[in-house]
Amino acid sequence: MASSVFLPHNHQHCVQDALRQADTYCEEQGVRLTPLRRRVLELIWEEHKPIGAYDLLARIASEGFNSAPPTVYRTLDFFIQHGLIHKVESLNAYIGCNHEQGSHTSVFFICQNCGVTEELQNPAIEGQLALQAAGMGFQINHPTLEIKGLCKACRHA
Amino acid sequence: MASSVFLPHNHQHCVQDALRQADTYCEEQGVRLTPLRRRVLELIWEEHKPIGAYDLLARIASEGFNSAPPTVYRTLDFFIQHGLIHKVESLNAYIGCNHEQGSHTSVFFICQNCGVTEELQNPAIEGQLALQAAGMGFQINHPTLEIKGLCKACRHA
DNA sequence: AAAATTTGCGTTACATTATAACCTAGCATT
DNA sequence: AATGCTAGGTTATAATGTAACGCAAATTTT
Repeated sequence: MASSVFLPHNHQHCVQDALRQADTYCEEQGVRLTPLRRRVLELIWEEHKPIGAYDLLARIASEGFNSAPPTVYRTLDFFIQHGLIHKVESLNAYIGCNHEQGSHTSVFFICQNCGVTEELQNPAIEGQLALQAAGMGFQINHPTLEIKGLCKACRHA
Repeated sequence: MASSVFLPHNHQHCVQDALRQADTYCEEQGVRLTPLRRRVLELIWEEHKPIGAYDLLARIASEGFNSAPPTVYRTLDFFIQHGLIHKVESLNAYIGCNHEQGSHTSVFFICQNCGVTEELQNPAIEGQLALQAAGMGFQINHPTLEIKGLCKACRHA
């Protein structure tokens, strides 16, 4: 298990997997992956970098879709609600998720140099958070764990 | 060590401590805690809740200070730079910090019901993050750890 | 199939958060 | 006094996000 978005990889597979997963998920849930939604998801997955709502908007607008903000925000909301993307709060940007759907605790490692961002699940971190919360009587609903820094490649360059 | 901002406490002390710490820090560093800055910091510390830039702006404007956004954003930048406040990214809001100055890793527990937010340092969490990062060859520069949920009191109410 | 309902999205307008750029006044050092 | 530096005034605009209304296509109900 040496796979990481920070390493060279056949990115076609990422995109294809993501879209296939989304297809399956939407069919299971009885929700529609419309042309607009499909295209937005594809654009989000184009790189392993969070993309801003207005960047997305410009892209889809240039392809003939409607160019008003609600168009893209509605689509983003849809995907967030269904766990297919996440919002990266510290960047006001959005990134695809290929982990199990439903709520899960993820840590995002964001390279400040190249922008590449990896979502990881780490039970040890999750465990320590749960422990801390339990001690306070705090009920965790939604963790935001975003780590900015330098990926291996950028650190060595 | 049962102290927590989620529990009843003499809040005067929090504010006074924060301002005294800021005074000391600014003197040591040879930077100025001007009337505007002092007042902004005081307003930020008024409650243990993150406050928005424009909320702050309205408050200081009503007290005769200039009411244009740069006024408050410059002040916020100053405090962030000097580690006297933090930005809560997931709320676009700002909160006072009474931990050691200089960069430190904090976890913010944010009650979605009452808004009260506690900043904690947790070496175990920090350690697990460092471990994960080390394994990836990732250099951590700035962690954003914000946990939304319900504090003990709100959970029981 | 027709009617009713829901869903997706077009559209307009606006709200919220943040920054760029330029200028002035005061203070600090020489 | 002259110089440079810092704080902040001022104008304008950028970037991000939402409310509200309407219509048309898809889905469900009758």
